[in-house]
Amino acid sequence: MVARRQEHSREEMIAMVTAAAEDIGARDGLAGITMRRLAAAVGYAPNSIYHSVGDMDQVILRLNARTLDRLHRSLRRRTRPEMAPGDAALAIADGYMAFVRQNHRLWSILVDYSRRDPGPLPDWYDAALARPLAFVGETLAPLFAGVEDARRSVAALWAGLHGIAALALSGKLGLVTPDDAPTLARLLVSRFLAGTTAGTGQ
Amino acid sequence: MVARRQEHSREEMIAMVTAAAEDIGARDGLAGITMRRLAAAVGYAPNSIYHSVGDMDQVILRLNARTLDRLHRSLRRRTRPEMAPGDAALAIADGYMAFVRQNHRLWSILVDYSRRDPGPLPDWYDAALARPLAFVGETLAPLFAGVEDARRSVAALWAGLHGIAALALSGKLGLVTPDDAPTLARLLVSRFLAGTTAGTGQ
DNA sequence: CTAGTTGTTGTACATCGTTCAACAGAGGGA
DNA sequence: TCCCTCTGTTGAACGATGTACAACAACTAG
Repeated sequence: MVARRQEHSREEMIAMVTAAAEDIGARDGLAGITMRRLAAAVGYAPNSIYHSVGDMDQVILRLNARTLDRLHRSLRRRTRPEMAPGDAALAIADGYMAFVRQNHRLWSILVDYSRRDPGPLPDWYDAALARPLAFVGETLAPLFAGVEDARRSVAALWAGLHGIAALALSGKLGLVTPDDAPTLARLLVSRFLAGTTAGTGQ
Repeated sequence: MVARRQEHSREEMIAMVTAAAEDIGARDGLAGITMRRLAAAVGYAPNSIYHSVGDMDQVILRLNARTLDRLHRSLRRRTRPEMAPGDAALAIADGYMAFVRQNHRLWSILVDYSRRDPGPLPDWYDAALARPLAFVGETLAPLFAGVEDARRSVAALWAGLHGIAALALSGKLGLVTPDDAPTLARLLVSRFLAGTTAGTGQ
């Protein structure tokens, strides 16, 4: 039983492999995602994945783009257009931490995986990464004076949330404080924004 | 030529293997550190590393403890006892970013490596991790009202710096802002501390 | 009906962390 | 002195990984 030519299109193959990677990754983490296991999950030989999706870099990038989309939708669901920007910022912090807690294995894969090929990222991945960042930037923009300050501040806060989530997941936060990640995230955001409106911004 | 009994003591072997891991890791990153390469570097067979140091988890933990010690010394060198706590905080932020830039491969190993054995960390590793954290905590303590607030704030800032460094190293920061990591680190720390003294901290 | 293209596969290669069984040599008891 | 045990050391092997190669099956073009 060989060469079931075009039984699934290339797009179907990509979707199947990505879904299988999400299943396996959510259960067993990055180490559980292997070419042979993916191939068995979709009912093909490992080489067929190379033909339709590409190498391991491509598979994980597909999975990570999907995770970024889910994070984006999760953050949007937490905010309302009528919210004050400060409340929206706290809602985003809460949403980020909730997403990381509920999807900690997939989020770890998103953060931990380092590609073998150091070349530039595919366009569709750049787009998937820029989407949640743009959303946060637009939501928090009214809180800052100029465009430059907004960009800088959003980047600092985004990275800060990232760091809190990363240290919390690896358990390294418990050595500094007994507080949990959501508490620290709210503290970081609220203090930072208080420092902004206080006018000592230098 | 076999069984050069006790040519090097166990402590010497650990030091040699850790030094070799540091050399290789600083040049080729985590993927470059393999048991066979370490063994070749110290002039022994791979199995001897298992007997003296332990498995790969132990080797990387030794290396990471060493990196944490170097980070600790680097941060101490940047601060003076007569510094105002706010200036010391900025000096720590600068020192952290400088250390990450100068030792980016070793810092990536410290952050990225996930042990195969999910058991508790060795005591000597916990100690090496607690040392720089305690130093930062003691230095910044005067900036905050109570002990709890200090602990929370130090944890949030430490995690924030971690996040900025992590995103900067993986190149994911350039998609949000053209500013570099040290600028964002100073911004995060100064705004956070401004939010503290402004008294709007709730 | 034939030739070429393409999807699919089994097999193989290099490499990894780790384990096993055997060997070399030092130290202790008779 | 002899022997025995223990320990450091080793080559070889095991299972698993990502990936490449070459061959086979089936569809399409002429």
